[in-house]
Order: sequence, then C-alpha cells, then structure tokens
Amino acid sequence: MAPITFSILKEIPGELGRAGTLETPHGTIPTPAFVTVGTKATVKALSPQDVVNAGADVVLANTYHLYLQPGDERIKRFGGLHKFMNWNGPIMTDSGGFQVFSLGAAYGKALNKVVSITDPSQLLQERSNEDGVPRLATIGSDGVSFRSHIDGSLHYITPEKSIDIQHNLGADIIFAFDECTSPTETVQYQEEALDRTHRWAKKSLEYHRSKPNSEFQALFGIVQGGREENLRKDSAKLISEMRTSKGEGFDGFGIGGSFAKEDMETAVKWVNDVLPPDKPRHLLGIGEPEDLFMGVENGVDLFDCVAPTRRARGGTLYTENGKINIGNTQFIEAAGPIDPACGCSTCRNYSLGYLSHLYRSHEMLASTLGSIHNLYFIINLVKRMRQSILDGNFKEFKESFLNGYRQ
RNA sequence: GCGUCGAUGGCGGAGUGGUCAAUCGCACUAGACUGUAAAUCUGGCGCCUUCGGGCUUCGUUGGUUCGAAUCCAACUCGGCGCA
Repeated sequence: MAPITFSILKEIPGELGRAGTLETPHGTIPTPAFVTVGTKATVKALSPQDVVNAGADVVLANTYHLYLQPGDERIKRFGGLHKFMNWNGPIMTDSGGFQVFSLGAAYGKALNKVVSITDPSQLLQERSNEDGVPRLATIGSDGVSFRSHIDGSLHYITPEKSIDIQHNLGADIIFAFDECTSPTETVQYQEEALDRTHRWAKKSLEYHRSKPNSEFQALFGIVQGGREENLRKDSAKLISEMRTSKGEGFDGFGIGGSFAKEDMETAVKWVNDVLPPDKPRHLLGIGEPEDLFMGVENGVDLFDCVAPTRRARGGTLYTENGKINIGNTQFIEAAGPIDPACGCSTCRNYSLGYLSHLYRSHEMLASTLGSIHNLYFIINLVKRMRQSILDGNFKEFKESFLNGYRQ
C-alpha cells in the first residue's frame, strides 16, 4: 500500500495541467496546491491556527535546518514533526538540497533562486567570480559538507543521512537529496552535477525503500538539468524510470534548480512532457502569481515558496492589482483594507493605515497580519486556479487575473 | 555675578587647520526578495546639475591664515559648580 494516492479529476484541454487530489496519511490535498513553507517547524510569524485560517492544506519544513536545530532525533522523541509543531495536516520536508546551492555556490553572492540574467556569456562570467565569502557548503564525492551557519560546526550530509533525518522528522512526503544548480554554471558543470544528483537519487530511493518508514512516508525524486533541454529531459526520464532492485520507484517528482525567469516555462514543459502523468509533480521553490499560472497550466500539482511570508515581513503585500509596499508614505492615512476583494482575516479587520503604523513601528503584528494576508492570497489564488480547471475556464481566469495583476 | 564646559545636517553623535557637503546610528524615502544564512538586504537622504561639476552650510558677528566646523575675540543661548 503506497503512502499517498494521487487522482486526477480534470485536465486543462490541450495543456499538461490538471486538477486532482493527493491523499496522504494526514489528510487530502486538493491539487494544484500551494505548500506553505515552515522551514524550522514554524511558519514565521504565524501560529498553526493562523496557517489553517489562511487556507493552508500542507506545510513544508527543512531537513537541514531541523537537523542542526533542535536535531531530528529530538523531534523524533517528541513523536515527530506533526506533534512537535502541532500541525495535524500533511507535512513535506525538503532534503537539504537547496542548501547545497544557497550555502554553496550562491553563498555571499547576488545569486538567487530566480535570476534575471539571460546572456550565457554573462552567466559564465558571473560564475568565474571566485572572490568573496568562503562557502558554507562544499560538495564531496558522495555527499556535501556543511559548515553550520549557526555555530560553525562541520557536518557531512549524504543521501542516506538526509533520508535518515527525514525519517526521524516523519513528514508525509520527503525529498531525495539533490544538488540545486544555478543557470550561471557551465554546461559541463550541469552535466557533472546532474550525474551526481542522479546517483544520490538512486541512493535515496534504495535506502528509503529498505526502511519501514517507506510504508507511511512518500519519497519524491528531483529532476534537475539546468537550462539544457537534453539534460532536463534525460533527467526526467531517468528519475521517473528509476527503480530499486525490487522494482519500486518514486512516489512523485520534484522539479528543481535555480532558473533564469524566461527559462522556467520551457524547463517545466520539457520535464512534465516526460514525467508520468499519474504521479504528482512539485515545482520546488516557485510561487509568484505569474509563475503559479505558468506551472499549473503546464502540469505542476504542488508549489512551495517563501515569497508570501518573506515578502510580508519586508512589507510587500499582494493585491489583485499587483504588489504594494506597506512602508510607502501613501498608506499612512489609508482607511481601507489591503485588497477589498480579499477574504482574509487581515483584510476583513484591519486598515492599511493600521498596518502602516505597525510596520513603521516595527511591531511583530505587522509580520503576522501581513503573512496571513499574503498566504491567504497565494493559497487562494491556486485554489481558484484549481476551481477554474474543474469549471473548464482556466485560460479565461488566467487572463483576467493577470490583466488586473500586471495592470 | 564669578568660574567652567558646551553649541555640527530632522534627531543623537563623530570630526578639533587643508584629503569635509562633513564618519556613524536613528528617522525619513524608494527598491529588492521565488525548495528561508532573511522581523533581511540595497540605493537615496543641504541646494542646483548638461552628472564633469557648481553653490550655500557646522550658534551669531568679526578676526588670524594661502586655507577655518576646527585657532582667536566679542556676543547669544544651554549644562554644571561656587556665591
């Protein structure tokens, strides 16, 4: 009996997109769905009740962070992540693969999950910049050594170690240990990294399936390959066909990597064209409104992103008419809500002027109320996309929303 | 009244003869953020600018000097001490 069951209810005609359900041991996730990020077993600034009220069906925590603090074995002694953080719905854990990137190649540099550069010669130039801060993550032959950003201690994470940690944490869906690469890497490096990610995927899969946890924890394999069509398609094929000696494959798939904005759609299309349609697909770390439409249209079932909560803490709030910055002078005297069309508790109860005051005076409630709104906005946006698929008018919804949002 | 210390950009506070339109923090202002090194980070913040530079500033007035926020004098205001 597989730990999760994925069912497709309806598809977008002529596209890869679909609406369905994903049943997990801790509840059913209607898909497509936005997964709320709670890296350190908490969604920053919010209580679990706030997260529920924002409409979240599932949260994603991080293997690396929780391994460092408070330690996965301690969380296991508390009965696992669900009990530890008092979240009774589905939980996913990322493998630490993103930290290979953020604490490695991207450390101390202006390298982000989504980059704006398009010219390959510039990309290579950026990679050759070797000065700056020493990396906290260094890739070895069968794993990655991390220098803790908390206390400087050294840790070596292998695929097996990542799976062990994720077993202790006990999430419903876990990820294979991978290497998130930057589009600023050369093709040769992408090939090397992809080969490594594939080897690690096999180890993750074999190791996971050898443990009883595989009966109640699902494992997703991660497709990489950078901006190269052949690498992306090869990776999707290899990961989706990967089996243990007993013939067991992955329960679902993640699509990883740092992207140049204009590469993202083609990469998702390449991959989802190859991945088997009957298993869930998670576009890792993506979550701006226009990207969510792109992903849903092209067959992505799950997204996660720090943007709603991180942006809220920085004062950026989503509205139907685009993003606003609550710190701007124009909101000091504004009596209305963030977005009159929004049904979140922040918009129903508080004025922009009050939020402006909280933000300017550095009150914690500014982060809380902002996060509630942004999360509700993004989660609800994906729910509306799902409904539009079921209603057969996804394209119309997409067009009308983006017209207002981009204005 | 005498003595003493002080007066710097919205605020706090550096600077004590040239490299000073003046370090820094706060405030203000705008921007960034996409599997969270993130309640974070970046730019702007006297006036004008063809972005080369130009102009007016460091309590007030006068002086010394090639040159003064910096030295001197008087004055104004404030803190402290003694009467």
